[in-house]
Amino acid sequence: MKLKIGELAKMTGCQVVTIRYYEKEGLLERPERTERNYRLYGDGDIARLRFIRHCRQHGMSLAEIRTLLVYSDHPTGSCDWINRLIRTHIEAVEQQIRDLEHLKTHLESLYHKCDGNREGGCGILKSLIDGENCQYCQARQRRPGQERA
Amino acid sequence: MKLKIGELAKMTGCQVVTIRYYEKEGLLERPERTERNYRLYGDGDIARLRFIRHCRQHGMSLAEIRTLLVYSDHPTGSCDWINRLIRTHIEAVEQQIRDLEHLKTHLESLYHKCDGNREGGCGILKSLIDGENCQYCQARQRRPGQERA
DNA sequence: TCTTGACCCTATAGCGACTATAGGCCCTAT
DNA sequence: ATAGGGCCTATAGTCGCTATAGGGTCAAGA
Repeated sequence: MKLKIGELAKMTGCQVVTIRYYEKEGLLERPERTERNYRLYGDGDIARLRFIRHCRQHGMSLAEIRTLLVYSDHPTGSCDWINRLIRTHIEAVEQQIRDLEHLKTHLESLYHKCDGNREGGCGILKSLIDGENCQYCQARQRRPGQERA
Repeated sequence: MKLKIGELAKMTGCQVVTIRYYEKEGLLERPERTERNYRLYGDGDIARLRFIRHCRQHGMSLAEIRTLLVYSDHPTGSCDWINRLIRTHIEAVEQQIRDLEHLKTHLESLYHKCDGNREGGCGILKSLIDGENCQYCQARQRRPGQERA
């Protein structure tokens, strides 16, 4: 049974535009077409898209997934590279959790700085202007990026 | 004492290009210029840039910071909005931590799936193809985005 | 005096992973 | 016959920077 793009989208929880985007990026092969030029997908495509989505859910970049797909399509003797990839991801995730925990304590101390009115100025704004003496902040000033929380 | 852009950058741990970008985005006012057209910054600018950087380190978007700056420039009687903003951020951060913890357990179970060789196929790849029965994954399939780990 | 290098300027394009918009064809139901 | 949904392509926009190109300014050293 062949699926149209909308059906594949529904099955995989992936948006239609995203599927087309993956095709453009070379992650999905160009599928069959109907005589009306509609894309038609088979079982292999479903599995491949699921693979891509699982990888994305595990925080892998499209570039990494591309390489994983090559390994998957042409198996070699060892999977050292794959092991390293997973290990690296685990470490990155751990670092992100630490950063977020720290950010959370900051935000909470900020939250307690407001007494509910602006007499004498809002404590939150004041703290944001003055900043706080914090190793974390100093460190983050030197390596910006990934600051979107 | 007036500062050139590079000096301001050094003081705040912000890159020169980023300062110019904030100006273009209307977060920083257009500063004085020397007769050679170099930007010159005063104390007010330093404080304002520090404010912006602190907010960014707390994960606020430039749009939110823009609004905060308006509040800061034109104080009103209440800071409900600011309180809600911080509260919302704390909740978002908590959600991200939960997501990442879950992701970490997934990655770890994945890591243990590889026995070091490819005889019969790599367990990691197999798991990625098949996915795992997991509420988390199902949920994420329905609300994508924020998947960059 | 010349040149080197660090700093400054503007304008524009690129990053990643989508998302949105415009403009148009196809198909079914009312 | 027309309205609504799904499909197509191509292009631009999102966010918060970052990089590149192409040029002017300025102080120190050979």
